[in-house]
Amino acid sequence: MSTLSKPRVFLVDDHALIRAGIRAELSHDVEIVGEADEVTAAIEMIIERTPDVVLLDVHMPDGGGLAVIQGVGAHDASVKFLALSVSDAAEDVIAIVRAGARGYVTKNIEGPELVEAILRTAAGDAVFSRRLAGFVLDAFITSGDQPASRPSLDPELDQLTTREIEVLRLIARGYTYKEIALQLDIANKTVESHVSAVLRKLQLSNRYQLTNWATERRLL
Amino acid sequence: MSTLSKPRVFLVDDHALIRAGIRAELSHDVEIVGEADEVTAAIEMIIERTPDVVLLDVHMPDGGGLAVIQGVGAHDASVKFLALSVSDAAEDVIAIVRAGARGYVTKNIEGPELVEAILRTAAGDAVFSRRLAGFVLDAFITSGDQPASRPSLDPELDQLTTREIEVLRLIARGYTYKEIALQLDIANKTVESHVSAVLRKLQLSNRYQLTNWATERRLL
DNA sequence: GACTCAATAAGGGGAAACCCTGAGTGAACG
DNA sequence: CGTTCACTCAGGGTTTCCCCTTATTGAGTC
Repeated sequence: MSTLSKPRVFLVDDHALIRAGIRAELSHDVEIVGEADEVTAAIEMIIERTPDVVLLDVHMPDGGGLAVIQGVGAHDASVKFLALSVSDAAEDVIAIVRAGARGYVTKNIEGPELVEAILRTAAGDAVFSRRLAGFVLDAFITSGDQPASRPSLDPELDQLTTREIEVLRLIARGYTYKEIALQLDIANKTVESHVSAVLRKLQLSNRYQLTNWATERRLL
Repeated sequence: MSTLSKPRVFLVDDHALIRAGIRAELSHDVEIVGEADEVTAAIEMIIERTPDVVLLDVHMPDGGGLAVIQGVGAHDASVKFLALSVSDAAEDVIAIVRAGARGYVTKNIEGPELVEAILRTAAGDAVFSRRLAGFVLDAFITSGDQPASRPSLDPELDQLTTREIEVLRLIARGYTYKEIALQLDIANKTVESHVSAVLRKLQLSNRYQLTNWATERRLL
C-alpha cells in the first residue's frame, strides 16, 4: 500500500530465473521499478528511473556489475548499489566495493535476509554477508572512508614485493625452482629465498596451497 | 487444475533465490513435489517422492549434480534429470550427461523455455540449449543412442581408474601423500603408486601441473 | 653518511615428492 | 582354470622442496 515506505529497487542480472526469484521473494516488501539483463541497458534505465537501491549481479557479460556502477556513478552518485553474486572471492568483493557498492551479499541468501539487506542498504547501511564482513571491513575501516584514499586492498598480496609476486605466479603454474631460476635468470637459491618469503608472509606451508591461493585470486 | 497432465518436478539447487525463481516461473505448468538445497537430502527425497523430472543444479557443494544422479540412479533409474547450470563448459555438460542426465540447459534460459524443456524431458526427449547441442550431439549420435553404450567422452579422464581419480582430487587440493594415505586408509606407498600412474597417464610431471589440470576440468 | 629494504646468493639439513621394479590379492571374463 | 586388471604395498634411489642463517649489492630515505 504505502509506496512511500517501500524502497524503490532496480534489478540487474543476466539470468531471467534469478530475476524471477528475486521478484517473487521481494515483491511484497519493496517496489521494483525496473530490470535489466545487460550492462548498457541497465545504465540507461537506472539513470532514468533513479531507484533507491540497485541490486546488481557481479558477473555479467560486457564488464559485469563493475561497468554498471562506473557508468551510473558518473551521472548520479546518489544511487546505492547492493552487489549480489555467487562468488565470495576476495577479488570480486574488493573490486566491486571499491567501485562504489554499498554492500555485497551472496546468492545463497534466503529471501527474508535479502529483504533486510535491501532495506538496510536503502537506509544507508553497509551490508555484507557474514563470511565476507571480515576481510572487507579490515581493508576499508582501517584506511578511512573516502574512496579517494585508496585503501590497501588485499593486504595479503600487498605485503609481497614485485619480485615475489613474479615468482609466485610461476610457482602456481607448476614450474620447478630450476625452471624458474632459468626463466628469471637468477640462481636456484634465490628462487628458494623468494618462495620461502612468500610462504611465510602468506602463512602457507607448501606450493600446492599456493597454487590454490593464486587461483582464488585469479593471479593466473 | 488437471494435476494428471502436469509433470511432477523436483528442484535441486543450493541457492534459495534460484529455487524461488523457478517456482515462480513454473508453478502454473508443473507440479513441484519437493526441493532440496544439498546433495544428501536431495537423494533421499527424490527416491522417496519419485518425481518425473528432477531439475538439477550442476555446481553444488559435496559433489554437485553428479553426486545426486549417481546416488539416485543406484536406487531408481526411472527418474529423468534435467541439468540446469550457469556453465556451458564442455566438461560440465559431458560429465553430467554421461552420468545420466537427459538434458542440459543454462540458467540464462527464460521461464517459458524452461517449462517447455521440462515438458519435453518428461516426455522422454533429450533437451539441450542451442549452443550446447552441437558438441553433445556429436559425441552421442556417433556412438549410438543407448545410455548403456557409454560413449567415451573425455578420453583423458577415462583412462584413469576410480581410485586414481579419487587420489587425483586430493592431490589437486594440496594434500600431502601422508594426509591422503590417512584419509583413504591406505599406505603411503600406495598413494605414491596411484599418483605415479596418474602422472604417467596424463603425461604430466608434477603435482602442480596436476592441480591446474584438475582445475581446468573442474574436478574440485 | 646512516639506515632501511628489495634483490641477489650460498650452505646445510631434513622432509617430501617422484620414479622404477617387483609382487600379492581379489574380482571379472573367457 | 587361466588371464586380465584394479588395488594394494615395499625397497631403494634421485630430485625437489622447504627452512634456517648469513651476506653483499644498490636504491631510497631522513
